[in-house]
Amino acid sequence: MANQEELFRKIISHAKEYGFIFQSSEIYDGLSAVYDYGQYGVELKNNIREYWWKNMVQFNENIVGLDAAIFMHPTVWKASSHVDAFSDPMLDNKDSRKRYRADVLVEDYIAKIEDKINKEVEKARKRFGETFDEKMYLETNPRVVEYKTKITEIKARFFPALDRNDLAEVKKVIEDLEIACPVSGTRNWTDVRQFNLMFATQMGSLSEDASQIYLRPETAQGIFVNFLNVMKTGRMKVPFGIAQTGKAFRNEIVARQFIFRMREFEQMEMQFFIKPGEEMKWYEHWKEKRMEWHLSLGIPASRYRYHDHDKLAHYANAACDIEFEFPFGFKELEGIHSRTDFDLNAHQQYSGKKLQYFDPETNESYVPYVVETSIGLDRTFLAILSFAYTEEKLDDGSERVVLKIPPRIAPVKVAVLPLVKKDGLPEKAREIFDILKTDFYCQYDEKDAIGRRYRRQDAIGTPYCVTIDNITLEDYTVTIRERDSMKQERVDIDALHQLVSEKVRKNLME
RNA sequence: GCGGGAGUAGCUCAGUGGUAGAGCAUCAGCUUCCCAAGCUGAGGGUCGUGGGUUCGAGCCCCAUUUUCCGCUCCA
Repeated sequence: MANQEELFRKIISHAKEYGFIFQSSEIYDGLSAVYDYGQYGVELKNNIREYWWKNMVQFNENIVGLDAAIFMHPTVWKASSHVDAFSDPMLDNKDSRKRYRADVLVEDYIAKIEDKINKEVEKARKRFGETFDEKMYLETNPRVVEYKTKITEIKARFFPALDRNDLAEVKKVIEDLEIACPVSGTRNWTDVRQFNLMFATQMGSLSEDASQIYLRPETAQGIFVNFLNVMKTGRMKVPFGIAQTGKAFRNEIVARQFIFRMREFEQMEMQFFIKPGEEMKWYEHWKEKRMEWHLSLGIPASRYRYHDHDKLAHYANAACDIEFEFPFGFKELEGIHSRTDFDLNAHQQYSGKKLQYFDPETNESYVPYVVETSIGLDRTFLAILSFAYTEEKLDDGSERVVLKIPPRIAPVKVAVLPLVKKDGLPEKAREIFDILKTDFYCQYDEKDAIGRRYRRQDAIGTPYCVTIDNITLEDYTVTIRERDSMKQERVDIDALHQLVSEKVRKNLME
């Protein structure tokens, strides 16, 4: 385990040192759990996204793409139940580590005062016997009046504060009332926080008439709200899918493990709309298909596993994860969920629009069921990076660090290297570079010894190095070096483009 | 969120109160016809940030921030 932690640290260092991932706003001390992709990171990320997209959209006639906006009507999140699920103001007692809802604490406190009033009434009833006038007593007894006034004051102060989301005032009320934790008995409270994972912002530039909207916490809802549009304009017939990639935002309470859990992250999702009753068939289908996609990247199957959910979310009737063995253990990479008709039904209710499919065979309309595949792009990036990072001891005793990224998704495809920086080799190399660069992301490098340049390319995972030497000038051939084996072969320059194309464009699913 | 550790060059780190360093990396040359650590030279740091103690702080104290580990939470 210590070795694995060590390895993970090395991967993080490597990712920074070679321009894959930087911490956000680093020169300002960074921003917690937010990361930027550097010059090679963005290439790898784009390539993974494109590889997913082609396999989902281009290779499946009944799946189409979508790019819904991050901003959506606030009611979308009411319908999806994201707003209400977890949005109470909460605070923790630092000593007992118990978490309470602020309104519950205050209401309990008010209940205690009411209790005291009742006790006074009971005492008085015993004392005055038959002649006791409860109504009169409640209005005139100084102690009772004091209690009642206090309750009124608390209510007048606390509930408006709750309504206008003034969390500082909410906390101040609790402090002023000297409310203690029932468990620890102390008044050592954290600040009151709104425990909602959604990032809120406002639309409209003047704050007075701006309305609160959210940055989407998942991309799926953008698909559901466009279900009707896509189905009608695309003449889609069930079963069909809508795929989308894009950013999503969650206020994670604990965000850790590098880019594994970030506050801003990217999802690649596909919602597959099906006839009710067929959900298990399609659930199994996508469960299998998605695993095939992962394995096509060439990472050993032993590093993946399914994890079936026992406890299901409110919207699902079957769910599993595809987990990957990261250096910090098996963790979720992708989720496959049978979401029933929960989302479309909810949107149908809230919007008042009929979100149904007319089946011409049965002459009936129904709300389709949905099977979702939802994969984290950043997590896939991390999975590939942690698989690819390799430290090797070579036969001559030296060491090298190489990223064994599948050529199809490697950031730089080809490095073009003149063996030495003279004798016309740089000029020749430039010619070859120009031939390749229109179709492949290439690098030209003439600095330092050839071996050092190979190692530099190994470190960023470039699968092929083309080297120009004296023989090139004579017979128009170059050597091409393969990253993992370090083997070289001599090929005609004329054949180079075709050769590279075969190697880096190969569809891995075949 | 709680507790503990850490933050010095792009990376890994040394520096126990008295003039900020090393290796690797980077850049400019030289050398080199195939796998880094040959040669010469150069650039790069308000020591995470802000306060304090002191004649003097990278070092001591406080706060803050980032990060790591453990616990907790995760609709």
